[in-house]
Amino acid sequence: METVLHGKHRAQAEGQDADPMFDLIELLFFAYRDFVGDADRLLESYKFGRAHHRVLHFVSRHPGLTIAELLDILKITKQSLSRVLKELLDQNFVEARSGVADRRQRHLFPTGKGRKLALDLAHLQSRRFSRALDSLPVGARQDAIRFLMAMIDPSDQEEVKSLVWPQSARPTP
Amino acid sequence: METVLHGKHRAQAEGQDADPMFDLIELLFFAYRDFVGDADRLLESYKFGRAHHRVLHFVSRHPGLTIAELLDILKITKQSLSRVLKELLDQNFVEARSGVADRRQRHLFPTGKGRKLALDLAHLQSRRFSRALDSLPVGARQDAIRFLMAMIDPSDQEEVKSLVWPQSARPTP
DNA sequence: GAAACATGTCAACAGCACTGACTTAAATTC
DNA sequence: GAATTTAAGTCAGTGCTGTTGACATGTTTC
Repeated sequence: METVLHGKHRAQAEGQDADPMFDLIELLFFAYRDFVGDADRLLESYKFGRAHHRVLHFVSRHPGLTIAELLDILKITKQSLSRVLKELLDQNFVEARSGVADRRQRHLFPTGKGRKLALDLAHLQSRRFSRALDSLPVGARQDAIRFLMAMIDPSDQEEVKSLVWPQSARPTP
Repeated sequence: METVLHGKHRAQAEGQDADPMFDLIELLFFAYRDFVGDADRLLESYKFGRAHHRVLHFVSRHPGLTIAELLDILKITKQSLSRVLKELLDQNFVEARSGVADRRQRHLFPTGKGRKLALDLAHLQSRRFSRALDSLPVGARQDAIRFLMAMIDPSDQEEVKSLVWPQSARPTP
């Protein structure tokens, strides 16, 4: 008679029908909801939504970004982008300049106003991370970074790395 | 002349305008996007959306839930719930039974079909967690659980705990 | 000069959230 | 027992964010 693995052990060995990790699934859901909720409240006072936030964030983080590069990061269609981008341009949170080398391209830059709002939003969300990490052991920040990175599609991880830590000093990714 | 803290050190001491944690902010954004993307693809084949997923998930996890309890977990309005719930009821993924003690209440239960879909979705998402955790040191699972819990509004953490680990054996939360 | 490319625009639609107003039936309170 | 509160359902309208598809404009490349 063969020795068989069964139940949880068999499942873990096969990686097939292991017990669902309900705890992680639900915690990520609730954590993300609170995380975006912070920004939502501030955005509301500007009559902006999450889409505006994302555009403003990545334009602030990567000034001079082209439309195509932004679309690639956000993974949305140009029609989706155009609505929110137009509002950000009209209300002077972002400005666009034609490319020098290629005049078809439009390079996006945050204005002073835009940079400030982007920073305010980032501070809000950073405060949540700070509070969380302060309640955890030393090293939790690195652990969190590694965990979140590992949750991203492996085929995208390199791209995300170069986006999150452009060029220089990557703090032990 | 006084000794002053400045730059990063001053910021961290005050917890005020510390450098924004762009890395964590962006990693959480990308990680969550991939995380929900897994389920989205499967849901699409049923013509369901994320709202259906959430309802089906919590009904499966807490069979017998009332409408009011579900609304409280999801933090949406009854009008929002009604549309997706109706579809889940019509297509026999969920069934509702009037309360015995209080006949105004409707208790929600997953059908066999509903339980299976909920489980398939949970497995998909668990596989992502598995893959991530396998690439990390032993203990990463507990670290992740603690990190995600700490990211939730402190005033909600107890409620989330009792939702995620009902009654019995809470694995060192 | 033709083809490919970057961007913009118009139109229609879907999903999922919201507010506000009103209904029904059952339970609770006085 | 009548009045009130409660649980749930419904109707109508709206906002934000995403989608597809088709087409226009100017620019660069071959």
